[in-house]
Amino acid sequence: MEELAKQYSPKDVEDKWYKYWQDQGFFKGSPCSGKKPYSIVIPPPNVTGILHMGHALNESIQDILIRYHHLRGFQSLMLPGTDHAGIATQNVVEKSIAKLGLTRQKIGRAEFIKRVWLWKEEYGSTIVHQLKKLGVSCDWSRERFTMDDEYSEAVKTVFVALWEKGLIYQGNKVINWCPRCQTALSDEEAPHNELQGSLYYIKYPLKEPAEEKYLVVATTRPETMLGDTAVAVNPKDKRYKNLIGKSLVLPLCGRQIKIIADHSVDMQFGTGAVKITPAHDFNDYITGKKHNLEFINLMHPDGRMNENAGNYNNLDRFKAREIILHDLQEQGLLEKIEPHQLSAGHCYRCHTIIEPYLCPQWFVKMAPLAKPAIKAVKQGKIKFHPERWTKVYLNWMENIQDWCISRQIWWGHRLPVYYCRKCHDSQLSAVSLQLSASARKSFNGIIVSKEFPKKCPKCGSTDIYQDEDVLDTWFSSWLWPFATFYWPNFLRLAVSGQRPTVSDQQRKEELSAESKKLKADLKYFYPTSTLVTAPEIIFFWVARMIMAGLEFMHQIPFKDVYLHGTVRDAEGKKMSKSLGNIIDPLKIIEEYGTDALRFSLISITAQGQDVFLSKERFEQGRNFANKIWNASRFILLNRKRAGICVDLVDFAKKNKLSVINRWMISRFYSCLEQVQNDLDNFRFNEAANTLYSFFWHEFCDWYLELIKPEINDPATEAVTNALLEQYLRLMHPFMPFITEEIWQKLQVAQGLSIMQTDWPRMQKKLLDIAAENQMQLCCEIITTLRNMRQEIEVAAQDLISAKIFAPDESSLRVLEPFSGYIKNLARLDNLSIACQYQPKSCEYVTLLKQIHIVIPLSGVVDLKQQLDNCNQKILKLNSEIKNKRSMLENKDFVGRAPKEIVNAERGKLTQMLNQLKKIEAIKDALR
RNA sequence: GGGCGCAUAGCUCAGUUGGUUAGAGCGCUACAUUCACAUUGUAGAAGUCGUAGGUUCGAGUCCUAUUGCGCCCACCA
Repeated sequence: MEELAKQYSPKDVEDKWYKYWQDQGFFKGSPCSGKKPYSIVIPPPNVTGILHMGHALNESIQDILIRYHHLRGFQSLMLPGTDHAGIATQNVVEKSIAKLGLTRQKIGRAEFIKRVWLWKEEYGSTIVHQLKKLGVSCDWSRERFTMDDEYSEAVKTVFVALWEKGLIYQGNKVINWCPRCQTALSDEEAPHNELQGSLYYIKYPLKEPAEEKYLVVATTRPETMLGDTAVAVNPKDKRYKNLIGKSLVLPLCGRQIKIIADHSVDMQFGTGAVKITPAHDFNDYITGKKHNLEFINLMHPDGRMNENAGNYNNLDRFKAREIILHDLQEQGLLEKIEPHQLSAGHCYRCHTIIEPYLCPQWFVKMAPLAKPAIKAVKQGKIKFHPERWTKVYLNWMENIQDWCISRQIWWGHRLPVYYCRKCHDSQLSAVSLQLSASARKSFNGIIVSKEFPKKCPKCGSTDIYQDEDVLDTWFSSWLWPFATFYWPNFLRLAVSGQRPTVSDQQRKEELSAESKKLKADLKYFYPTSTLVTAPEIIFFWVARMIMAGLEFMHQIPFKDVYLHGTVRDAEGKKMSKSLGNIIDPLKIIEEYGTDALRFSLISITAQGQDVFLSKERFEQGRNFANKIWNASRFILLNRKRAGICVDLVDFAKKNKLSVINRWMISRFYSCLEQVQNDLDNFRFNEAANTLYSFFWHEFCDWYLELIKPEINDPATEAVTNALLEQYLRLMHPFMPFITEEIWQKLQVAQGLSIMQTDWPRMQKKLLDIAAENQMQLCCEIITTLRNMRQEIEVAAQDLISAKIFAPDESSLRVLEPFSGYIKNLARLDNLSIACQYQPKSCEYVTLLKQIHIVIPLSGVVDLKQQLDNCNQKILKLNSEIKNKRSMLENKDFVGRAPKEIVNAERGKLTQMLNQLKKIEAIKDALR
């Protein structure tokens, strides 16, 4: 028999098994007609990503689901891949070429993209390798990247389809602009954060001063005043009623602007007069449209003021603010400054304060897409877990805004938008870019097409160029659940492109066969089963996938969405590089092992609650792995032969099993039922904790200790081995490596892997409540005796005598078979079990339920302790009896509570009274 | 301004549909090392379940209000 080391060493087994599983193709998910599919597409991590605890938690949960369903007989598929992460990746590569003294502008678009691909080839697989360390059962042969050629086809197809449906339009609107990344962002990419700022009160002189010389406006961004084209007041505001329609002279630039009336102005805020800067504020844009105001763009794309800012040209927007304030002060036009809390959008990639910026961008009209997506969730076709996220989803969807999808960066899917220089550019002007639906009906030189158009459909010109912008990364991610299956063309371009040796005909046939296969693949695995992700990306990703799925596949993309919490540090802060509070999963794996990492993470993740993590947490997982290891070691060391993992159902039928074996088998199945139930309801931590306490506290602490003397009994040996083997299968989704390692050592079936077994089937017939109750009593007697030994200070190694008195003959018969177990675990050299206790002095007695447990004492003994115990118990019992009595005397309780409950309570009272009598008898004997 | 989450043992948290005496891990106290495991075992101490009302025969659990902490959404300049 192979020796097991005294301690479990994850390093020796993890890589070995992962390679084996992969080599054997166990992770491969191919359609299988006899099996139900269970599929998960993993949230593709950014190619620039490095593994953090969030990934570790996310992947662990998914892998548990996959391995669990795999064992339960589903054809499972965990599809991996990475996201090209437009802005993030571009930033990383820009930084790397900056070290060579280069900028992307210097090297040009083509060269830059080439470098990004090179970077991707070199570093893009880092995250993939790291994911493998987590033991995830991804089908790596299906790994996808959102910039794969085939994937790009899907993106283009979707763009064109939405365009043709009139759901994509180009518009000149105020959008979120990041002056550092120099691109537009969607609303979701510009989260608002609180800032401590100031509210500046600025005097705007009236053109024709009367009683009033000035109108004072309050603003948080004084630099934008140079772009003001009106000041608005509320028409109901008595203070300003007579000023409406009058003109003001804009300080510092002398331009004249009108005072207008608008109901949206809050009279309570500031002075009740609002400067209107339509090109640099979302509200003002709307007001500007409404009142037909002029739009003045004040800034260069990098956040410096432009020529429209006059003297402040070329100054950074914040520097300009300082100087403008200084100049206003000098001219006596700055009335006052108040501290003011405000919130401003920040770039989610570089955290720069975004600038509301007027420029032409491309948008998706979302409301029509949202409608069916709302319905699907309301009808329960897609369920969120925990359920509360449903509301968050619906609230966002019901107030959905159009999605700005164009980005002024280079890395990403280029818009499939082309312009005829002749037809388009001639009518180009900044303002006329606002294209209404009706305007688009007549051709304006814009060609939206998957392919580069050969000529302009109107004028036939070949002078055509492509739009410079690329699409928002999420415009590709939202197709992930089906684009990863080679939708819509079902062709693998990389494969079809080569193979010069085969004939055209042959290749055609091959391609059509492959395409058929890919189509079947999608049909089999889509809709996917469960999406596991973090709540932060409900809007970015989850909601949009639902919309895309319904729009393009006419089916939901997944049935269940499980949202897990955010991993935080012990203080509750988000883990981040800049805070330096990161716990690196790879270091944890190195130190404690992957199984420990997975188990610890799962066991502390209550349904969607955030996880507060400290390194010590992982000790629990490591210790548990070691416990499993050592219990197995014990079983393996003691067994006479390999391969004795019997079928429990069959074995129980053919053999009359002892109560202890029936008990443990019963406990196992009750554990199984619980775990299954928990997993089916996304209660991963409950499942983990059930498995933990069953194994450690029931199987090891009690069962193995109890059976030690009879370890070589053939029936016990068979049951023990079978239970361990089946337990390993339950444990496998949580701790894949150690369970495989031990399972192999058990030599259950030569040449097979634990991954090729089945999840044990529930056996209701093997649940044995009687055996459970009896064994529980046995254990309680042992615990009571151990406790009594400590109270009378018997040394741990000493053997003593004890007596047990049952209340009646039938309980006596139940207790008698336990004599050996009790003697052994309570360290007794002599135990008598009899009926009907008679109080005596000189003995230490404890009452357990109706059973007297007695340790005879010899010599001079201090009985004060025992007397104290008795008194304490009597006191407690009396108060409990009083409560129970008043409860049962309450007519409402007796009348309204269910009969079972009332009867149970009556029974309890009887027992308590009985108990009280007996304790008083013991006390009397002490005197 | 709207919405959500959390408050339970010294610490970190479980507690599914209201029904025995509210649980775990860590920590703490005492004891134990020729025993599968000291990454261990045995026993123990420790909680008026944030506060105030309400519903109910019965509330940690349901309702209302309130306090504190955290998060999300929203155009208050």
